[in-house]
Amino acid sequence: MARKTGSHSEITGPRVQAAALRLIAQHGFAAVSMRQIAAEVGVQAGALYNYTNDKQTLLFDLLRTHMEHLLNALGTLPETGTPMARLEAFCRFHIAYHIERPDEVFISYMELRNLSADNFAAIEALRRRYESHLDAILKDGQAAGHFALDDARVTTFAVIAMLTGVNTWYREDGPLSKTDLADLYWTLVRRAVAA
Amino acid sequence: MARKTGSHSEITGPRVQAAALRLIAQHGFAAVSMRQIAAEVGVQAGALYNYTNDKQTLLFDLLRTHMEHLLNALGTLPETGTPMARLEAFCRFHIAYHIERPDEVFISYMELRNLSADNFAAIEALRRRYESHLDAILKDGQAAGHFALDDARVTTFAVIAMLTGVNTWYREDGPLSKTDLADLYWTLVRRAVAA
DNA sequence: TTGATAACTGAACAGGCATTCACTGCAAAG
DNA sequence: CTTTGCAGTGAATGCCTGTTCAGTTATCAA
Repeated sequence: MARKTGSHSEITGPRVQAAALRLIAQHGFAAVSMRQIAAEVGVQAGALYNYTNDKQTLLFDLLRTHMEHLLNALGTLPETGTPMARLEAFCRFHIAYHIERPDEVFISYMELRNLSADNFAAIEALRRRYESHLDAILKDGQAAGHFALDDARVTTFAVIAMLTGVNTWYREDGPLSKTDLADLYWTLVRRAVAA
Repeated sequence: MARKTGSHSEITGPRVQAAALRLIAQHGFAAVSMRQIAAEVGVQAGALYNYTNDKQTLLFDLLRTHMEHLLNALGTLPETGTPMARLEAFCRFHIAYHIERPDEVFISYMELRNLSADNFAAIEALRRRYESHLDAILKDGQAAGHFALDDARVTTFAVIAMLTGVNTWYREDGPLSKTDLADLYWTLVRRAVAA
């Protein structure tokens, strides 16, 4: 039988992911070498191939894992309530989730172009699933007369871009608490869409 | 005296910039080699060094040129009129300018981390000058009672993120004209800030 | 204690990298 | 028609790249 206790692979595997995530977010996928990632983990470059088929797959797994976790977390939001309440919940969720994972969010936007065609399509499909959640809320609210939207699809893009933009400037040690932050953005979204 | 007519440098120089811009936008700064850029122009790699000190400077010049052109164009907007009119002019300008220059906008966000510390600071200063223009409009409108803002600085970030986000999805051959686009976003901004 | 094997090393492979530079060809100035 | 010097070549420099793999180590099951 294989070893169980004392097996390093269950420790090293996540450490490879974490090192790759941090370094790629900081320097970019193409600028980071397998040797750099290995050094961060404390192994030789060859050892990384126990945990990934190749560099491309390592990137893809980071993005896929992030999108899957995001969708899982989204799934825990209540599907009931008024469209206005669901929109507020979505906005607060989006900001809270993204602000805690700046590296994942960053590379999920920045490194799409470094994915192979197949891998890109897979990530894009997950992203569309996420966006369609907001789209559905907006269309429900529109139909119920709570929202006044000229174009729900464009509003979806606009709201997501606005909310995700938080990551480019928010600093934990700045003057605003995370609650302040969510309140400010929610006010902007509410007024932009309210009938 | 040096040659004037027939000199190639006035042709090749801009072609180097254009090739670098296109390739970096498509593949990323670190993923593009000087040989690739040279091949796109139709020269050997060594010839590029007649037009740039090194690869880093080539990137910096692309970003600096973009930001300077952006600020120059911004400077042609009228400074008079109500804050509401000036905000509308800014929003329409921002969308129109950015939608026409997807490559420049893309690398200005994506490749900041590949700049040296000094170069990064220079680009950031230009970006802050641009943002401060919107910030001033919002504060004027707030003071005059036309806008109801909880935090002008955050609203600046939110509006710019929202407007710039257009570039991630808008396609020239899609169902929306550029006028439709500007109208839709302006409605969202107006309602988000209006008193 | 022995045998199995997961985890890892370290060297090797073939190729690409940015940058430099002696040199060439050529167009224009005088 | 000679001189000037710009624009570009192509080879060379030293280094880094992703990936593979035979061999080593350490820990477990039996």
